[in-house]
Amino acid sequence: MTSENQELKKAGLKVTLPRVKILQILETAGDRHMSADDVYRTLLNQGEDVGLATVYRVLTQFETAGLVIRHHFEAGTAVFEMAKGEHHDHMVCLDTGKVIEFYDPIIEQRQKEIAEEHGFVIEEHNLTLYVRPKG
Amino acid sequence: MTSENQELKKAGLKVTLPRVKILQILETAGDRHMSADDVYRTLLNQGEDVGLATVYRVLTQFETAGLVIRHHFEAGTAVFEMAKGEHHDHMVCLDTGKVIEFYDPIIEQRQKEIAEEHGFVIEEHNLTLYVRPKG
DNA sequence: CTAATTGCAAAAGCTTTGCAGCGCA
DNA sequence: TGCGCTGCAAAGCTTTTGCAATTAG
Repeated sequence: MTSENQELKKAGLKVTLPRVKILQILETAGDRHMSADDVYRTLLNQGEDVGLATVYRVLTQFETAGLVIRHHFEAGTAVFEMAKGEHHDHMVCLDTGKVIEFYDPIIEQRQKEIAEEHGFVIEEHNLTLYVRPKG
Repeated sequence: MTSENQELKKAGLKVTLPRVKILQILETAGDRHMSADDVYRTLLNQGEDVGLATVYRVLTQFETAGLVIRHHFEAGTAVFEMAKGEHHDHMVCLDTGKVIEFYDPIIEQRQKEIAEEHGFVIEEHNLTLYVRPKG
């Protein structure tokens, strides 16, 4: 039994070809964040006959199950990445489109403090730096 | 000459009724962030006969001119706010939808440092906390 | 066997665009 | 008067949904 199958079962999802393939694609993508359409095209390139609607449905199911995280970096299209254990933020290079992940305890701590100062608790947050190469 | 007219002229835009009205609506909105549709409905309520397409065009022009800022808090719809002088981040209450603005020098500083550690300069950034009332 | 899943096509938002007419400078 | 601006309608994009056929357990 592959690890993909275990992940799907644990999420309460039937082990179907589209789900296994999409999970593999996302795991292979590494730090690259893929849109639903990116995943769809990759499937087509692999010769798999999966509908775009299924890709959307599966990605949403994965998100609900906590397997993947959905981001809205730029308007219009959402991108997905595998949910690794720890939280992290993103730096997106405006020149190359490259995405760098980072985690800063100081920022995390300040966020929590600021929310509490206003009488709130953070449910989640989004920090994205849009950057260009220095010099 | 009203201040709206001056702002528009300075932005190189002709002073037209839709533009003046939309600018007034945004200025009146205060901390409330409005979608294009919110602005459109407000215009209709005021008895103004302005098309939704015009609202979108004008808001985009205002954004280009630096008069307003466009946010994508939740997927789907963009919201707009007047560009006040200083930068600030947002806290969005998941229960009420209320938006609170804040600014934290420590976080700003760390962001800059982190970008530089990776050889980048921040062009802009987006920090949004999604929160719920404490307790 | 039976409920979950899928593909296709159609629908549903939000936003943009083409075009003829209107209006500011 | 001339070019910019507007309204309307249509098109564009991403994402969702209805439905009959298919498939996993």
